[in-house]
Amino acid sequence: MDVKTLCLGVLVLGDASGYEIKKHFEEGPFSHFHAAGFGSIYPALGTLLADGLVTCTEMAQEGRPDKKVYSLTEAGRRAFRRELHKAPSPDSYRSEAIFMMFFGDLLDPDHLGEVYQRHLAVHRAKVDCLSDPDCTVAGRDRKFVHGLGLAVSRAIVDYMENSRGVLFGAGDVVDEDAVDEGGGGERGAETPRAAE
Amino acid sequence: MDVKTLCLGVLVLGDASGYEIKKHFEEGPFSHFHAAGFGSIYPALGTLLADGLVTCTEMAQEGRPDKKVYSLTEAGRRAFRRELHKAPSPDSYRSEAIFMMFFGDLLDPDHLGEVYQRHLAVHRAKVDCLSDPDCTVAGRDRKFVHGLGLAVSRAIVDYMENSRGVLFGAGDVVDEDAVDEGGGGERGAETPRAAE
DNA sequence: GCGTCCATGTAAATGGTTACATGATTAT
DNA sequence: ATAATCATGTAACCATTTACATGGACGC
Repeated sequence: MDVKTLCLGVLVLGDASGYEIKKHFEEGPFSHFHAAGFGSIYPALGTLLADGLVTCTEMAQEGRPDKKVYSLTEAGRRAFRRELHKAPSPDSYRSEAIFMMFFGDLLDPDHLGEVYQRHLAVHRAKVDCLSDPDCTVAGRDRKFVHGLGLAVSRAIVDYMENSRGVLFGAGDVVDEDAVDEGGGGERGAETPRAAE
Repeated sequence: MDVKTLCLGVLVLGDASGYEIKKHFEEGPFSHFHAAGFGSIYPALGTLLADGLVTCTEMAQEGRPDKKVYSLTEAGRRAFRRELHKAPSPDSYRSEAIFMMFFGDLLDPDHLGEVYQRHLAVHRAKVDCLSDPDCTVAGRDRKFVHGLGLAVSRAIVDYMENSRGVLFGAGDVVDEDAVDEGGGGERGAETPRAAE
């Protein structure tokens, strides 16, 4: 499944420009299970237009560059449904942050702390974003997916908060770094909630 | 971070052949946050060898093809640590299955059911795999990451089982509020303290 | 006999990211 | 001033996936 199909999916939710489609992948309900950049969206829209799966209306705006708003055609809707009925390819997840934490023993404690904090912050932000009432979606399928994303992000935040000690030797395994950390300062462990 | 670095990471855990490295990504402790195929592993090993970051020993085996076992050199270990100290690029997750479920209203109910079942099965298998005592890893960083993977998979399985009715409005349709509060309300049941 | 596991590798094709190119408006 | 937001698009580059090529051993 390529970016073309993802764009069709966004357009099912309503007409949009390339710029707006990208925002959907960044902030909208798609953000937690797919991504795409301009370099792939614009060419994809061009192909879809050439194939007659979408139409395009140029819109002049005041104080802003012109917009090209794309709409699904009937053929586009059919093509999208056909695509949706293929077998899904397996999920792929890649996280350099987790990879780094896996090799935490080879890391500068400061760097490990930073990677940990940032990863936690990202997922706290995701929880906040998905918990925001503005973010609610219509339709039970959408709600299901929305809830799934929230459940996963919450699980990550909970685990990271509760198991912090496993990564930073607060328990049995005590090394030099853990001593000065464990006693006093928490290296900003309780960072302000999300907001990034 | 490319496959070269991932291979170095596997080799930190012990010498291995290209074939064995791939298995690490499929079944080992890396499986839940990265992947790689032969087509990228073998060329990567070639480059690493040319760069002097690994050495290679050909090993004849009885009743099996010869093996090329790779080992980290000191330079390789240093290069790996250097790589680990870069800023991690953001996580990327892509799931066609979730994308399809998001558009469940456009799907054949049978197909939706299949996608749902398969997705659940995959994550149940992951939970089983990570719960298996054989799968335990040494070192607190490893345990932390292992526990994180388990927590996420468990969260997915739990959510999918409990919110099944949201997706398939079958008979006892779960109240829509249950989705919103599914995370906030009854989270006590799932707080897997996996890493112990 | 057939499929699967072991084992290595290459080449073509796919597809996406990054950098470039442009440019007005608004907020700091 | 400077950065950010809005807005579109191209081209070079990069990485990965897929298909191909080879071949013995082992279980069914």
